[in-house]
Amino acid sequence: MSNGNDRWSALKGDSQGSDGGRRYGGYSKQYNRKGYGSRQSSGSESRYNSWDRYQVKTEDGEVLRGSQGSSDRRYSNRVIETKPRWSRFSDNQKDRAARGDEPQVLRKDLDVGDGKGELNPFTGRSFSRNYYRLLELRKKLPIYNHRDEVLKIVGENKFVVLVGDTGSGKTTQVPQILSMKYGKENNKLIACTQPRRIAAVTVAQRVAEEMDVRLGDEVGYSIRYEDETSSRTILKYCTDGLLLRESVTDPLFSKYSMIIIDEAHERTISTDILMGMLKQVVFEREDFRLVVMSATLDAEKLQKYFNNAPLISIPGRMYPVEIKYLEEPVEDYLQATIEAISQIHKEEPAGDILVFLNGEDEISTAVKDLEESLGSVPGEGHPSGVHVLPLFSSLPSNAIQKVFEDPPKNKRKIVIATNVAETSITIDGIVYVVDPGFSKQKVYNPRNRVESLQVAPVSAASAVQRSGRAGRTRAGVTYRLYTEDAFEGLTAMTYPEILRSNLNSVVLQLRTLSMNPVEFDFLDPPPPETVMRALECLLYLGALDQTGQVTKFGKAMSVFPLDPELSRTLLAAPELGVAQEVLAIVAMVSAAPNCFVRPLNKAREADQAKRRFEAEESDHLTLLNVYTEYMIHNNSSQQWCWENFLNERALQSAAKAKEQLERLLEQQGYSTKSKRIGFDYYGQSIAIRKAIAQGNFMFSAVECKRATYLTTKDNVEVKLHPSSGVRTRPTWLIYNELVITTKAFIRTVTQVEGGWLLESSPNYFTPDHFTNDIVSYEIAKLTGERKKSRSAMNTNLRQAY
DNA sequence: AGGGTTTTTT
Repeated sequence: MSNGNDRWSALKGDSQGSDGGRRYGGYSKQYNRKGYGSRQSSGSESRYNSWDRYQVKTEDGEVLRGSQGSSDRRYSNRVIETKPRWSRFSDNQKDRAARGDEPQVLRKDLDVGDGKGELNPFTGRSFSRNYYRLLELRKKLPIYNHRDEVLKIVGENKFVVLVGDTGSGKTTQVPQILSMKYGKENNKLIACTQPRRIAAVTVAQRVAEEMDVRLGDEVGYSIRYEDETSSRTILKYCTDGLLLRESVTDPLFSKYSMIIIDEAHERTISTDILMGMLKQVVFEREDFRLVVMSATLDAEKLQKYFNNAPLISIPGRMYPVEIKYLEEPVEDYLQATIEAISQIHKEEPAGDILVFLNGEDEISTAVKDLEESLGSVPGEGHPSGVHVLPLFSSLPSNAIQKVFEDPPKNKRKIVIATNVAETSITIDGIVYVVDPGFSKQKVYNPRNRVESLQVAPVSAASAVQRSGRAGRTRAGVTYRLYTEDAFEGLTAMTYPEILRSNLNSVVLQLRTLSMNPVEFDFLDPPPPETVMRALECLLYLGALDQTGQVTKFGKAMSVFPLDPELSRTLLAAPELGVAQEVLAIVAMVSAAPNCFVRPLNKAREADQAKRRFEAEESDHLTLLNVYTEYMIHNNSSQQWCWENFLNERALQSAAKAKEQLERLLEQQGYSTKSKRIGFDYYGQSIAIRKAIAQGNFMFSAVECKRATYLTTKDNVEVKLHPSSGVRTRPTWLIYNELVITTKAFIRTVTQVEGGWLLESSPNYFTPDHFTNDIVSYEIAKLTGERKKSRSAMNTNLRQAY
């Protein structure tokens, strides 16, 4: 593809895919070097020696062998079988059959419908033409020839780890195969988790079609706000977060005979917690199995975690993707990106380009640059120039839609995207990927507990995922704008979310289930301070008592899909007579965090539009105003949102969240009606802000200098974020978020009275609790003032009598 | 007086 004269060095033997090239060279080396799940030759041998080995009979052995890297051989063409000591089975006929003690009856289950004229066992009708069409496609998936092995190994073990790369078919086929056999067992169903809502829905749709049943009957899905399942359902796709929530009411997951965790390598908090819980469930329930599916990377780590579970490895199937590295590193990746695109457009054959950049402004600049420089410059196979499109998640839906559409005739489509295009959004037809190797990542500083976003090199896993985007519909090329050495030096995996997040909500949930978060069996244990901080926070919120037991109030808090701070705010609202208002605010804060749109070229208009909603004493009230107005304009919402620079999708989800929260609040026996009688505007504003103070007193700040605040929790000197509409210059504030960009800013703030904070948590607000003199002084002033006023009252009383 | 938000999810 390249002429050899340019600065790309095609790496020999580094093409990938079904043609047998080594998959994304450098991986195994990376592992060993970093020691992440590394396999030291001495140690690993002895570990494997004690295991029985099981050779997979594969019809496509060529592909398997070809896809092996030198040190990866153990993984893909062999299944390691173990019989862990703890594995106990009810000795019924099915299990014996699965173990191979009895004649295999599995094939009959499996091949149901394979011959023409057979009836669909679920509907009793003959299979549709579409069924047979899809069946032909399914037969081409790498997983198809491994059906027996999947059934056999899963039949014999209660933990199984299954790894397979892109295109193996694992997400659609494995749950399907297993549900044919186990789907009706004891009237229980199978759940398969996905990290994203769209994935859960689209995969369920696809599998229902493949099984020739109606979506919501035998195959369904369940995500927040949407439940497409019924009593007939035997296979349910759902988000990992939703299944985790279910544990609150059903800690043993007794509805399910088997749970399949998919995309475990993404390591979302929910997946991590679920894996820990389900590991326990396997020990406690004889009739339960767990299958964990993942990309090949962390297989060994997962196996170890699940008591040396057997591993099934399925090769991926992709079109080959050639990887090109730079011979010399570049200084300016943005510049290099533009140059690379220009070169591809002019010299490489027809095909669309996907480019990964880091944020709205970088993307906008690049889009503009490219439109200007290449807009009508003819390139190979695209005589009319290029058609450049931005892609990031806060883009309005119609702009996102454009990315999937064909470009104008004879133009080359170039999509400039953030990491949405890495996993969430899949664009077919991409032939070239340009990857500068960076992304914006959330970084957590445990010292001052501040999160910030930083541009950092991606992990090798991300780089691989990005290149894979080029080989979906035909052979492609990835241009990595860094050297091969740099690739070798990348961290293998993205740091798991659970290690860089606050765990307040998780710890409350674990305590509600009487589990000890300190002893919880995490795949990667979070720093102990994180857990201690969570316990401490829950104590101050009144969710736990001094002994660490969940209080009645804490139990009520745990019911809401919210951070504990927000749950408490919500629970405080009915008594203050502002349930409706606080429901809306909490919904906005939790489900529509970025509802204000501010395009760079219309920043002024956007700010002006926002000003119309602003309340001078509280950004939270501003959010309430937005919500209220949105609901009034609900039937013309699209245009209204557009005119007011609001993100419609965000507001829609806030509206749904509010509905759900209202229902939950009602179920707890609270009145969700607001008391409007006796309130003037200020009375109402005060009541709402008091509710906010009750939950968020730990996110308080006090003025220490002119226009400068000090956070009470960690003594960080902060400024109000310029996007805040609060103009009253209050002494005390509640903030929703602390961000560090050019300075430390607090965002979404609300003026409160010190006294309200004191009332919210007298234990928290004692002068000696705080190390900073200014904070202590201000608090002493408050407690002093309170004493003074109390004694003043006494004097009044004395005088009265 | 003054400025940047990767991405998910209950």
